[in-house]
Amino acid sequence: MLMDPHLLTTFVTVARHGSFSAAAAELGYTQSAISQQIAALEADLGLPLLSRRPVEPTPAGRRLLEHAEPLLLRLRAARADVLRTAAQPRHLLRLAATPLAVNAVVSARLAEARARQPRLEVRLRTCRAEDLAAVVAEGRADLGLADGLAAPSDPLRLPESGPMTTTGVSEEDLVVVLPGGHPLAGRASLRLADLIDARWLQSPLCPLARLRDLVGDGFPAGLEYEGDDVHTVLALAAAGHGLTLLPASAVPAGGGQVCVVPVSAPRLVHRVELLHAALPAGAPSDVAAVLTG
Amino acid sequence: MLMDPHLLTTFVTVARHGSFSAAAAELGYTQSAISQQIAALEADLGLPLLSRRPVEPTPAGRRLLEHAEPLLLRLRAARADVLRTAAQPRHLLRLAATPLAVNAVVSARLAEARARQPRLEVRLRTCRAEDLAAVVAEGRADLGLADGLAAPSDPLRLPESGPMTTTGVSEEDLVVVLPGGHPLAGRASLRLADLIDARWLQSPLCPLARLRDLVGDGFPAGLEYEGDDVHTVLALAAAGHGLTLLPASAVPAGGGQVCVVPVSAPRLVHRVELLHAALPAGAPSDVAAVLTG
DNA sequence: TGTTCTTACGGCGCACGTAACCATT
DNA sequence: AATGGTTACGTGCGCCGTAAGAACA
Repeated sequence: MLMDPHLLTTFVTVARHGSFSAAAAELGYTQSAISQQIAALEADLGLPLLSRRPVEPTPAGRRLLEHAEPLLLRLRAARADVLRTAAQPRHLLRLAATPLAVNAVVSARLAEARARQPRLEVRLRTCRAEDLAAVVAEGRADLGLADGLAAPSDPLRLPESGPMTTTGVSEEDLVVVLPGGHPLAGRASLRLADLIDARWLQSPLCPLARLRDLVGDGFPAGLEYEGDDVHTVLALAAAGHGLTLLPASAVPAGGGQVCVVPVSAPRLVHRVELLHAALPAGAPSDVAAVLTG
Repeated sequence: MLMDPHLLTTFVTVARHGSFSAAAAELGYTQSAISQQIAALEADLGLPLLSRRPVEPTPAGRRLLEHAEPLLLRLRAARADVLRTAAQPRHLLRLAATPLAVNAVVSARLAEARARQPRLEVRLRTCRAEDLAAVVAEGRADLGLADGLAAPSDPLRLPESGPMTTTGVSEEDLVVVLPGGHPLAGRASLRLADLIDARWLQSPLCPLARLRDLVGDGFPAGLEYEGDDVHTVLALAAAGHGLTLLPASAVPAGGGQVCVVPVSAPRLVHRVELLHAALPAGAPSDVAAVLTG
């Protein structure tokens, strides 16, 4: 009658795995329990939510999934937020960042913060962009740094993440990374529209979906790289597996067999944003102030 | 561990009543059960949420309250949304509207919709502005019509209401309602800034809080009227209990002992917005199209 | 002393696990 | 036949109600 979050979690887990047994394993239940929980949820709503064999969400199930994930996130976020009100001041800052978010500006500001507060300890972990909001909302990190492509002064498009504030930290020019011998390698600048039919690298450092969002369809994926190592991406680009767009400072000057060309149009930047939920007292809030400049 | 919505509802109920016993009565539990539920929630979070005697939220409790209400609303809204995916087409339209939302434009458009769909049945109920979003989100009405003051072309400020879309329906000029013998009664137009020290009527038809939001502090309340009857408001205004701001069309032409004067500055309008969650098939979606013009 | 929240304790129901059952490949 | 979801059934834990207890007026 009230849609127990417990049941919702099992539901999303089953949907994600496409399997009752796999969900059971993940959640530490028996298959049977999972089956009963799903049945209970379906009985409660009076609708089938999953087709069996194969296990796939029905239209109603798909609708519920769209609600359930953010709902559960908000629930955990609320818990974390309430707990923060009672947290004592810390001098430990837990920072979560997407791979390219920690650039020169951020490092410098962080150094500044450490200079001001000698006792400050920083624990930095990298984190996939799609997880960052949840990590911060749930209090698993005090601050989050997200990077991504955006039009100048426009915000990034972060996944709906509940009550959280974002502040711009830095914006930087973008360059197209080309293999050394590429016909366009010598150019002073390039327009992305001229490259929509080229092969591109799909990687977390430069997600093509976002590029299509901003510029238009095209940008076919040549090779897909699931890691977040800049050197690997540069090596792949050098080997001609595809082009990629990176912040200028991420490419070592004069090194490697790649050639970088600034993007002239459309005006896009590599933007870094700071995410924070309500901040616990102590280091985190002070650092947030320094990071945003 | 997962913040059972069940416990959250009891918590908000207790907080609203400032009493365990009253909450127990409302929810159909014993005092004892309520006590145990609150204790369980406090144990789960490891924090006191309510001070006893008097029963009032602690800082942490206040924080939790801010989260709990919208969370529970979203939960019910999600349920309603999922159920709607399976709803069969209806020719019944359940419309919820704040008192002044059903104006000439809305009535005309509604008539147009009925002309196009002879089988259309409309069930209209009025609803307090602060409840409207919840009523629509939870599917207790198919469409909502909210009215309020706003700068021209600006949206109303509706309470955070989860996944819902709003569309402007109409905007209309505002008039100040003055008693017949008022010194300013003859004026061709008035500026609100000149009236911030006058006595005003506080009523759901013209909430002074919103006025202060838009124009600035002031607008002291003379008499507070909790009903939503225009004639009563006009009678109170005529008797000099205070000024009020209404859409021009709400005041009967030439009637009554009141005098109306258009507002010249700041530019404000009486705006009506249509609210809808995902629309069920059938009448509601068609009508929504007609209503938005 | 009255009101109101808390604690103790017993019972009932519910949710889970075991295991048998069935369906789909 | 094997894999994987469902159904049947027993058990234990959790949650609520009754009733007695404690705190504040």
